[in-house]
Parts: sequence; C-alpha cells; structure tokens
Amino acid sequence: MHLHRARPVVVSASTADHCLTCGVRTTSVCNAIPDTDMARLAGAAEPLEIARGHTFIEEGQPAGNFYNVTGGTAKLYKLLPDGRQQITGFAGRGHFLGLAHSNTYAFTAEAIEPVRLCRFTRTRLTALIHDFPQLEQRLLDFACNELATAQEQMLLLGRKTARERVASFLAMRLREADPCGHAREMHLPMTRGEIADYLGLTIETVSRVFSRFRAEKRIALPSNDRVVVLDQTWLRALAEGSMED
Amino acid sequence: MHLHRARPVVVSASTADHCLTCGVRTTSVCNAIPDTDMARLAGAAEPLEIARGHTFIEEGQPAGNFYNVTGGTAKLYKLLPDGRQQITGFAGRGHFLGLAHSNTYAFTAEAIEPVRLCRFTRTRLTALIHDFPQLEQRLLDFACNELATAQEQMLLLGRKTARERVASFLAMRLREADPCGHAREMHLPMTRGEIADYLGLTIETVSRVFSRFRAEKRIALPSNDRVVVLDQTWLRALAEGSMED
DNA sequence: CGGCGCGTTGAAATCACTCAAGGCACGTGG
DNA sequence: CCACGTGCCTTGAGTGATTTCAACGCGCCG
Repeated sequence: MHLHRARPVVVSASTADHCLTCGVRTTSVCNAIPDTDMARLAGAAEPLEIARGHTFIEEGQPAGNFYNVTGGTAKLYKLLPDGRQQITGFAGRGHFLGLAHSNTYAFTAEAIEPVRLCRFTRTRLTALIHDFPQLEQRLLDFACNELATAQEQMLLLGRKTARERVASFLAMRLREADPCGHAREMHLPMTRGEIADYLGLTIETVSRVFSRFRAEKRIALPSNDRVVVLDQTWLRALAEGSMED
Repeated sequence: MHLHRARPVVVSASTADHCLTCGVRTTSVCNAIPDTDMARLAGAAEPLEIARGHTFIEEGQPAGNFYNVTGGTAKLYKLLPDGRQQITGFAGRGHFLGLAHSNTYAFTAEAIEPVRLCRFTRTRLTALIHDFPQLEQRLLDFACNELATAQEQMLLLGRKTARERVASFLAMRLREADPCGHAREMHLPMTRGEIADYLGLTIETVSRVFSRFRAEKRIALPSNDRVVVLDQTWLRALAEGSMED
C-alpha cells in the first residue's frame, strides 16, 4: 500500500527489521553494516514515502538529514532566480542523498514518481559512522562515483550537440536499467521537460530529436514514457561523440 | 629554482621535514595528521614539480597515485574522440587530486603553469587513512565540496548565457583569489582558449565578452592575464543570473 | 626579419531557441 | 456518453545567440 500524502510520513518506524528485508541494502551504502548489526541500522533509519511532485530536500535549507532512496525516482535540481532550471541528476534505488559540503543543501530533490526513502538524521549517521568506519569508506566511494558522473555531465553540457546529448541520456538510462546490456526497452519516469532541464536543452529540441531518431529507425516510442533502442551500437557511438552525423 | 623537465621528478625526497614547512598543510587534507606525526606524513608524501604543458594524471590510466597541489595551477579536462575538450576545473594550491570511483582516472590533469605536488601512492594513502581515520573524513568533506562545485558548473553550462558564464568565472576567480572581498585585481593563469573550454564556449565568444565588459566599464584588462573588476556588485548579479541585460 | 602563439574583431552561417498552433490521452462533470 | 479542460507532447516557421570562418594585430624569440 502506497501513501501519497502532502507531507512525508513515517511508514513503519516501529518494525525493527525493515533493514533486513530492504531490497537495496546489498547495493547501497548500508552494506557497510554487518547483518548482525541490522537492528542498530534499523534504529537509525526511518522509512518514508514521498508523493510525486513533493520535495524532500530544498536548496539552501539547513542540511540536517541524509536519505537513502529505496524506490521510485527523484530529480535533483538547481534554480536561477528567473526560473531557469538545471537538473543535476536523477536519484533512483540505491542512491544516497544529502552529502553537503557546508551546512546547507546545494540542490533541491523532488519526487517525479512516488519515492521511498530511508532517512537518517545527521546525529545518527555520525554515530553510525563512528561505530562502523567502513560506512565512511562507502560514502567516500559513493561521492567519487557522483563526482565522475558529474564530470561526464559537464562534458555533455559544455561540448555535445543536442543529438549527442539525447543519445547519451538514452545510453545511460539503458545501461542503468540493464547493466548486462540485454534489454532494449526501458521506462522513462521523467517528462520531456525534465529531460530537457537535465540535458541543457528545451522541450521542443528534445521532442524533435526523439522524433528524428524514430524517423531514422534508431529507436521506437511505444508510448511517451517508453523507448526501445533499435540500434545500440549506433546509439553508443553517437553518445561518445564519435560520429559526424 | 624551478625544474621544467619532460617527466615528473622528485625534488627533495630525502628531506624528512618538508611537510612541516609546507605552506598549504593547514588548508589541505593533510591537516588531519597531527604535528607530532609529521615525519610519518613526510615519509608517505613525495614532492614533485611538473612543467607547464605536462600531464601528471591521464584519463583512462590506472589510478595508482593521489596528489596534493602545493603550488601552481593545473587544468582538469575530458576529451571527446574528435578533440572537443571540456575543462572540468582548475586545481590550485590545496587541491587534492586522484579520487577515482573505479580503478582508472576519470580526467586528465595538465599543468598550465609550473605545478608543485605531493604524491601519495594508493598503498601509502590507504595506510595513512588506516592510522589517521580523520583523514578519510577530510577526504569526504573535500569530495562533497567538489560535488557542490560540479553542480554549480552544470547549472552554468546548461542554463547560463555567455555573458553570465564569463561573469560567473570572474566572480569565482575573484572569490578564490581573495575570500575577504577586498581585492579587485587578479591574475588569470589560463589562456582564453582554456577559459572557453571551461565555460563551454569558443575562444572568440570569450574574447568578445571580455571586450564588451571592458567597453561597458565593468572591468579593465591591464594585460592578457590580468583583470580588474570595476563593479563587483554588477558582476555578482550577472553571475547569479538576476539581470536582464 | 620572420615565424609563432595568443588574442581580437568582423561577417556569415548555423544550431538550437522562441513563438505559435494543434494533437492526443486522460479525467471530470453535465 | 459526450463535451470540455488540462497536461504533455509534437511540429512548423522565424529568430537569434553563439559559432564558424577569416583576417589582422601584437609581443616574443630565434
């Protein structure tokens, strides 16, 4: 049962074993904590559910909490005073949010589909790190990963064409959805506008590139939120910038 | 005396006290190590000097070393197969380089003016972290800082105009050169081409924006590598995107 | 003196944007 | 059941900011 409320609500704070049954523990920062200490972890983590359209981290606000995404997708973005928006990333299952260099968050996080979270207060996370130093190592690994992703995105935003940006986006989504590389079809939880704000383009340009890719028989669009990649080799080549067309 | 050699050379590996006299220790990750253990730190850190134009980190190469910049400036960049370049940042005094999510570096680092470095092998840094856990905390802090900077840069690259990008660059440089905000003049060690590759523009556009700012009496350009900011309020407002002009 | 690296400036071209209209799916209410 | 509104997407036409192409200036150094 999903709860879609105006404000974040605690779903099951009383059950002490939610971490044991959590589907993302093995792939998230939490696997720094041994199974034998699950109760300890569960005591520090508060499960939440956020409805689509609601924000749970706001740029500029004091950074008091950390979150582990256990389901759904959130967009992370920064705004300019006149409303221009840049989405810096999409956070899905296993993503850890809230690492802040100063005392305030550097971006806003908004659910684009219902999001399930584990919340840690700063105090509790600090205590956990104290008791399980491997957790800090995991967080550092995670931050390095984010850093590499951000650098790749800077290359995209600064130097790639619209076609290359959309190809990179699709290739990245496909890789994340199916690391093995077998799947050809994927679900896009975000709108064209959100893709545009992620790629530094406009809605119209994103739409036109999708249409052209389809006309060129490189992709199929069974619905607005589904894409089938018909030519993965071509897609990856275009994404990497090694194509003249 | 500066050494400009084709390959990195060890400057003073034998002196065991170079860390005690290092000007950047108090502001770098090294201050996680207490003064009493300076010999330990000095034993793990190898001072190097890199000549202008030489690279000391190469994208895709195995990430075996970490570096602390103690002087000079390096550009960090990624390349597309056809030569398009995106500079992801400039690393100056106090910067820590080499954090990699995988086993290979995600970017190339090249000296744009003679760079002084402290090199740590992975093995030695791991050992240091083991003995001084605060060091890992410092690294995490540093990575979070980098992450926030990268997100700010994504906003710039994805959503700001050419004028706003150049203004942001100048404002950032001024802030870094003089955090107190007193200085108006600064040195730019990078060429117009490097500024362009950092801001996702062309050389010509950067040059034109500089010229226009000068024509508008907002800045002065005493030489190619010096800028005087005549109107800081205006500069910051334009950088933040809160101006129509 | 001549070549080279770097920067500037102008003119023309282009890629992506803006503006505008219309389509489609979905939900709501008569 | 249909009319209507709304959100999201698509498509076309025209515009414009930035790029491309080209020429030139300047300082430096052999």
